[in-house]
Amino acid sequence: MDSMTSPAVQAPRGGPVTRKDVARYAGVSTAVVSYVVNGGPKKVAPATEAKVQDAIRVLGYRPNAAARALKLGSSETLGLIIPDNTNPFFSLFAHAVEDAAAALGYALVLSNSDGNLAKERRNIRNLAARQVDGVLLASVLFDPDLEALETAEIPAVLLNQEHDAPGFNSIGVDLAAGARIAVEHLIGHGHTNIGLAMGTNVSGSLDGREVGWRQALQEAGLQEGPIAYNGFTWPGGYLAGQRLLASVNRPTAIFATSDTQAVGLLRAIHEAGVAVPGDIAVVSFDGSIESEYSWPPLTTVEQPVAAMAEAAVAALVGARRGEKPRHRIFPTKLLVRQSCGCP
Amino acid sequence: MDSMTSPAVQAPRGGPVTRKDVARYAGVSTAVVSYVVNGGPKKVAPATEAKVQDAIRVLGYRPNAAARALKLGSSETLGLIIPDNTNPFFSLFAHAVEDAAAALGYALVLSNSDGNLAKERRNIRNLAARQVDGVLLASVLFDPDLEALETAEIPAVLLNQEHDAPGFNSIGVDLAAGARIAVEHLIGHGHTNIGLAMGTNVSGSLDGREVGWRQALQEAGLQEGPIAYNGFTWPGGYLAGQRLLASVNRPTAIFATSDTQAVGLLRAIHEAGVAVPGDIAVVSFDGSIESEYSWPPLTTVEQPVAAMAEAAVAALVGARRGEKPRHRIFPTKLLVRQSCGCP
DNA sequence: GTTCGATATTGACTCGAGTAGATGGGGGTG
DNA sequence: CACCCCCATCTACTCGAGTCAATATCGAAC
Repeated sequence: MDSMTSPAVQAPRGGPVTRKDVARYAGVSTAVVSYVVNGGPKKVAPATEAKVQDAIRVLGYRPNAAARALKLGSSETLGLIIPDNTNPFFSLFAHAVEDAAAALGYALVLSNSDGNLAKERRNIRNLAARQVDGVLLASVLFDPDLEALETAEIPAVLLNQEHDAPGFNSIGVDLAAGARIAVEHLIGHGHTNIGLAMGTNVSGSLDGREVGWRQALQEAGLQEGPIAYNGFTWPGGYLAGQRLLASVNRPTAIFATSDTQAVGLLRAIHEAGVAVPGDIAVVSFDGSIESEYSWPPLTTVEQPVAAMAEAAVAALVGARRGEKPRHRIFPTKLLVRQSCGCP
Repeated sequence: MDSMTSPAVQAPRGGPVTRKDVARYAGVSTAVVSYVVNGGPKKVAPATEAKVQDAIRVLGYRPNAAARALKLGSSETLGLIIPDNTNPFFSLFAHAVEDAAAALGYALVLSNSDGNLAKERRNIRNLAARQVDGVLLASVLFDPDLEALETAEIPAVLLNQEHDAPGFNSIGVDLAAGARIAVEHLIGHGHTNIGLAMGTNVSGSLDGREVGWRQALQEAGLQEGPIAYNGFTWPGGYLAGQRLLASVNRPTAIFATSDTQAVGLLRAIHEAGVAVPGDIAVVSFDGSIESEYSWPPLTTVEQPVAAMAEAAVAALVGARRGEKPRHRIFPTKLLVRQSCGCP
């Protein structure tokens, strides 16, 4: 940037600089400007290109994204709908999606549905109207309202869905398998009374994590420990902790279905003066950052968030090129720290 | 939604439905459709309006946002640039901004700069090219690179800036005052050796929180406790904790400049087998959710995030109506929990 | 029965950029 | 010297919606 020339040519006109201004300044037609900007479908002589580039720099021209989107029918934008970007797992996911999208030149519109189905629906419609090229939806329902997406005719990826929805991409982890390795690990520590802090969402359908917990116990020939159903959130885990501590057969180990719950759980356990993992061991699910800095650090089932985000974005971009919807399940991995009783 | 009619009229044509299709179906001109959709500048006869509404519903028409943006010169979109949406304070802020923007009909484009100045700059340019109506920038620098914003001629709000940048809105809290009430509270508990876990960022300039810590000690006639400079992050706080524990004059209280640091700090303290608040009291800064569910729950200086987000969005929307840039400082509030020694 | 007026509707132009098809100019070959 | 071809460039139409100026259309009043 030549700081001597810029003040002189700064704002030679009122409004923003358009292709026309650049063309006039460079003494060429508007088409040539487009060709230069896009490495367009036609070639431009080097000398002309230089003139145009110069004009662009001097005038500070930026192509109007709205006009571009109108003509091309693509806004180079993806939409992400999650229950709450404040939840560490979703914030992790949002960051990964943003990275993946940015790498492909797409911007990311964020919207929270706050566990509210009406708001989720409104967000879908809103994104549809904004001509986003694709939507990533982590629905508040296990069985989301797909009608809005269908009528919008926008490529979509359903996140953390277990059953495939025909016509839609979906991406998730094997929740049952993940829960199983968590519970099996606790069983390996010798626990025989393992409770469950189960998150709930709007729909009542069965979560794979509950299935996995049950399977692991059954295969080991153990009885089911107590269950507390509460939200996937901090207060949900806190309440679950209080309830499980008060249950008649207080468990010696608890599997929590999210890190966030586990952190709330830990607070309840500490408050009661009970030792972790000495008196009660804890294993959780997600592998978000907060699991690493809680006390004690949480043993947790890690989801491959970055890979999932990349796959989701790739699916959306691919959909615009006519690729077929796919259903992908990613594997989880046990991240052993100390809350389970390991040293 | 009449489920009987929708399958029959579904997708009567290939591409998406445009205003023209609606006009044809309703037997009116395209102008009338616009008037109906927008409660337009001209009135429409009730009977006609009904016909149009019907056509809209039947065809599933959604106005094309790109075309609208082109004509109106506004994309009804704001951009948010933060270092890392995974950090609980920023995630809280992002959520609040999203809410405030949505309430005014604006969408939010999220981009992370990951503490990387080059990336921050790239994000600014990117958002500028996308014709966002305004940018909220939480810069990695105390003194951000404003040139990109200036040449983009986009209304902007600088977040957490202390000194005004002429020509820009800015919004922040009184960091020094906040730090002072935190440290004064610790002094009130009888502490005389109060350490500081200070976050650092790219620029080297002095942070108000450090100033406030120093002021409070000075006013009380106390000597400065040890300082650990590390990132505003979890590992930063963890390292700071280890260093402060090992310092020759180990403090009996620590002020951490973010909740995230405090959580890392707590882990280090717990690992060393030191009691909080018994042996070492902790007060932190931000008031994000994680402060409530750590162990023990953190006494923290709360920032009025929702109010700040609303003010920031209002400033951007106002800027499009010709309002002048303002510099606003919000007050903080001490949120007393248990890490400070209160019951 | 004509004219005025109010109201409802329409045609046509605009926003800024992409690009096909038309047009020009320069060099090489016969 | 005439011809052709190729490459560089321009003209002009397009995307979908907002909106003003120019019409219909109808009823009421004289």
